[in-house]
Amino acid sequence: MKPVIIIQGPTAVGKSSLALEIAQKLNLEIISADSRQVYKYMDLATAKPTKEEQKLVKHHLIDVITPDQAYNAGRFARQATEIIDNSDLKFPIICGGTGFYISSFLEGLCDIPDIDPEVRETLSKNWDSLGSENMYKQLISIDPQLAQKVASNDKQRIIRGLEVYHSTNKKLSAYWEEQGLLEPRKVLNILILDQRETIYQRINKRYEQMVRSGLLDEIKSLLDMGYDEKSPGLTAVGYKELLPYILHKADLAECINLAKQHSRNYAKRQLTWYKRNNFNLVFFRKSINYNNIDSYIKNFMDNY
RNA sequence: GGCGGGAUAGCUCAGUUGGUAGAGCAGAGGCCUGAAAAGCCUUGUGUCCCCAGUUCAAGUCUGGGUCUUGCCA
Repeated sequence: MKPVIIIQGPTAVGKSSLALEIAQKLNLEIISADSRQVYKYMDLATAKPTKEEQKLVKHHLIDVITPDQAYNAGRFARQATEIIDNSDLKFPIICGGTGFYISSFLEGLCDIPDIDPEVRETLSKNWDSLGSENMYKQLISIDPQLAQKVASNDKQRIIRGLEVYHSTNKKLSAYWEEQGLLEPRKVLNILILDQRETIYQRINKRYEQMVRSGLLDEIKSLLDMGYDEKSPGLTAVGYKELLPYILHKADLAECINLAKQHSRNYAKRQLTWYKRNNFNLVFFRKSINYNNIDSYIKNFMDNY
């Protein structure tokens, strides 16, 4: 298992530019840990590195699927591991805001086979027709241990428990119990933070900039390609809020405000998530630059 | 100018036959084992526009004002 440098932080805090600078100076490659940058044709509101930036530094796990496809933490963990451990890369930088993906990569997930999306679709329809209570009762009778941990109206987790059982004939909680510990990987896990108010301001400004740069045209061309509001990719914050404007002529300013608001909500959830994780280094955005971080990185690299 | 709707939590609005208020969203905090930019939990005292009246009791009824909005001129 190769050692890995990881850069995390809430959205709009400046992760990507730092990763890019480090990667350029030390000749490293970047693996994006971002649940939305995996989508082709969605560049602006995912804050994807530009084509120019991607020429400067090799980026992985960007543009790997089309917006009608679903991605998940398991695929990320598998693909990231594949790239890191089965290639010539010596020190990759994982950089991204999807903390769950990074945890899944580091700690591993239980070994559950891929589940046919139709199973989930059927369960989702049942949820709508039978109601949450009945679905939760099903989960209690199938997998009581899991049911205890899941809220009685948590559609996603109840359906996940049911789909695992229906597809594999084995309880999700049983998979959890069998899960072994992954060999710990050597990491330099860096967190970048900033004051809440500053993060929020940066989110707002950045989104306005995205709209000015042609976000509406990007979304229109996605629609022209045949993707719609049901496409998994288009459920991304910054995209879904603008669809009503494009499709039904809702008020643009309101849609933009909503997109900003959802981005702020997202940043808050990220910050809460980071509290559960351990980091080797925590920097404030203002104080961070390559010069005061490179000694840590070089030291980390020299030791492996 | 005439006729009618509104005025209640930061915002959008509920409030039954009068008993001093409650949802969603926001905000704040939290959870998280393949949807994670997702999903979920906790957290709601606010001149119920103002003044007067009726009443034991008025957001709720009556009168007068103010503001707002729609239609007609």
